[in-house]
Amino acid sequence: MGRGKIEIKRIENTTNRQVTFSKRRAGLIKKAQELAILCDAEVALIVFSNTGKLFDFASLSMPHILARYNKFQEHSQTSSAEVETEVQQNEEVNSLKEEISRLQLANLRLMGKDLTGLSLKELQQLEHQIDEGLLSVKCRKEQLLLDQLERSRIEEKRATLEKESLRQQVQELRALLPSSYPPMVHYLELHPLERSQSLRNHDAISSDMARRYSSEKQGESDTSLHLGYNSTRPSCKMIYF
Amino acid sequence: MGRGKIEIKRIENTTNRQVTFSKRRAGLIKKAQELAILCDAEVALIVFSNTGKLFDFASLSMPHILARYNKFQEHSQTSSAEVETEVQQNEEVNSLKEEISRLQLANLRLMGKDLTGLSLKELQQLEHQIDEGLLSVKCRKEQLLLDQLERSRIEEKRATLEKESLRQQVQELRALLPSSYPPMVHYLELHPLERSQSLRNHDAISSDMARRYSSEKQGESDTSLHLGYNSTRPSCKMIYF
DNA sequence: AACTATTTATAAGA
DNA sequence: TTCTTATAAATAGTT
Repeated sequence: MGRGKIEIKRIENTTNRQVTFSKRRAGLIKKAQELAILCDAEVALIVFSNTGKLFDFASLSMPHILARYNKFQEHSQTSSAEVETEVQQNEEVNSLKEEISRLQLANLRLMGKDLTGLSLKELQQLEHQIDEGLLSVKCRKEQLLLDQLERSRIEEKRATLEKESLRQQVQELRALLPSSYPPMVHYLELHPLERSQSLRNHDAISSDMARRYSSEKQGESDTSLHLGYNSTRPSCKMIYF
Repeated sequence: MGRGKIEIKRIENTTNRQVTFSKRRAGLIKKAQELAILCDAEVALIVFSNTGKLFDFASLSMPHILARYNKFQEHSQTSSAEVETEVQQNEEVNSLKEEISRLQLANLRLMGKDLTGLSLKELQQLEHQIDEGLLSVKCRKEQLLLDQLERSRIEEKRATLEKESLRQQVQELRALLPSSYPPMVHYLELHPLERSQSLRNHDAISSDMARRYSSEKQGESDTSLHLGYNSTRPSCKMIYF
């Protein structure tokens, strides 16, 4: 692999030998690394140059690999149980890695990536799956919103009732005082009305939804906002804003 | 260096991984040997396949090289190495399991399940993500369909041309024969026309799509079927049927 | 250190 | 598994 073919024998020219050593050492380490990654192997490489310098590579820690190597060489001591254990552990790790790969691919495809290689039929199934997921998420989101709305209405009602009760108390108390006492002051005259932060947030969400869904499935959905709960998730119907 | 370029990452297909392991292991050992000879170096290579098998190469004796290596490191690492190994393996398995859990949850959520505990904002983000995935899948599906259509049109055109050429040949040959020869028989008289299986399949797909998308985003999409390719995925525009 | 003409390794397919 | 072959990658010799 070069300008010319070379014989595999010691290179006599020192400079040339050192240059070749650098190049090939780098290539060898690269290939060792690739083998470890591609094939999920444990690789250790130790090289001493003829000048005595050390170069090494290990896919995991060098001590770990050397220990494993030594274990292998001690045939007499290696009980079959230990080997079995190790094989089992390896198998577990492998199956976990495969599971991860499967899940990663599934994830990517649910996000619309890495679709090459899927047939039309598979794409249709995937689309259907995603469609259902989308529906479910919209459903859940709406439930949250309805919960919040419900709570805020109950809150509001309670506030109204309390207010009424307080107003009545005030009037009853006033009746006990001389009529020259200054007249009742309304809250709104002291604090001009402004929209609260939380209400403005709610508006922003609504308009976002309007933008996203306004033109979707107009034929089959009810466009009004329903109150109350859709009791079970599976049968939850979507309501568009 | 093969029929195609490959990414350096774990090969998921087990068979493929083992084949590649065999080939590359052989290549690596050959190169280790060449380095040792060409550059007068001391080389040791240890490889464990992920099935637990050991392969090694040493330019001199392995013990000798390992001893020299250990001298360099000034450690007697083999003592604690076994403990270290076990701890590391445990950690690896745990982290793999955690990764699987993460991915499973992400998968479920992309499929609209297990949404409890997500805030409104998180739900909105999830919805957006799913929406994009859906778009991408539709996009890819359409590309497939357009590809198929294109191919079938080319096929049809070629067939027409061939037919024309054959018809002409027949006429030319007939001109060379006596006029008493029976007249030309048309294909259709022998084989009454019926729709082929593939055409019927295509119709089924189209009507399925019509059912799915007929009422969607009517305001913004072009309802006609476009020919030609949308070159890049990111800018790929959806066309609804 | 680059470059590049060649050799070598190897991915995919049979 | 092993063989083949088109292609990618490594590298020998050169600048």
